[in-house]
Amino acid sequence: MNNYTEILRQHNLKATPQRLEITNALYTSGHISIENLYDVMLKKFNSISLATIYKNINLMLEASFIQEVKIPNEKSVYELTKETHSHIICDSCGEIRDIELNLDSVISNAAQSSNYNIKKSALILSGTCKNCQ
Amino acid sequence: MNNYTEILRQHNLKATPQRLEITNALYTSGHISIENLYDVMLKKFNSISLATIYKNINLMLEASFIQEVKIPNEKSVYELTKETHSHIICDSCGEIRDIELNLDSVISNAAQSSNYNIKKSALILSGTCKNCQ
DNA sequence: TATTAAAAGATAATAATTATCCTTTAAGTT
DNA sequence: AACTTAAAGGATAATTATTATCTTTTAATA
Repeated sequence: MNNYTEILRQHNLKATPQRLEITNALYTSGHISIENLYDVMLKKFNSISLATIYKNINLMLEASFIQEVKIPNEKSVYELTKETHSHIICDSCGEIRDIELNLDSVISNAAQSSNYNIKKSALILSGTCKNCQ
Repeated sequence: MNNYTEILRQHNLKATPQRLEITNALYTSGHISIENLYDVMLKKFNSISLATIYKNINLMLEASFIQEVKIPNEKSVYELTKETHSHIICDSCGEIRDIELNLDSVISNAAQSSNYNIKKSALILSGTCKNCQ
């Protein structure tokens, strides 16, 4: 039994073969767009419907099993929910990497100057990765 | 003469009445979505085409006269290009505010741990504004 | 194994965005 | 100030992205 079966169920999502494969694609790629996910899924399920992709992505988002990452000038990608982290994308090869950064002081500064009660942050950095430099 | 005429021209954009009004809407609102912009524009140009909105937004983006702001779980909004800044959005009333935050140390940490040559950052904070608390 | 609510697949419908084509106009030139 | 022309606007078709509908299949539980 795939170890994501239980986790899907914990999120009130039935562990269908399609969902396990979506999960696998997310896990393997780290970050994947709808169209890339559809391509990957077609290899395993030659008659999967695009509607199934959308429905599952939306249900998984609602269940907070996955997260959407909105990247400037790019299509959205999706990732399995994990510890809070930031993202860094290479403007040359397009690689998207997770990066753990401590934003505490930035957020406390922001809270002070804005009077907002800040709950979430989304930071996306971009530049050139080691390979592309 | 509206003071944005020259600035539009400096970006190789003809200063048409429609563009001046788009600019005015961006300036007045700070941040505006396509559909809200279309509504605002219709009040001044009762037969403006939605295609005109899209074409201009895209040309203005290419010319870096404006920027797109991608907000988690929200539609994109657009703003006039200005000094680098972050954004903070209220999850209750939806207010979007610019906020100047010093990300230097976060970025240098990120550069060090990722080996990326970082050029840009996009930080969006969310929470509850003073009024909504 | 039988039951059932939920999920998948096919596809229609809707929404968002872009392309096309013709008319109008901003901006430079005479 | 009229002339020229590339670019912009408007109308609308086409395309792309996303959601809804309906029927069949299946995961989960009894």
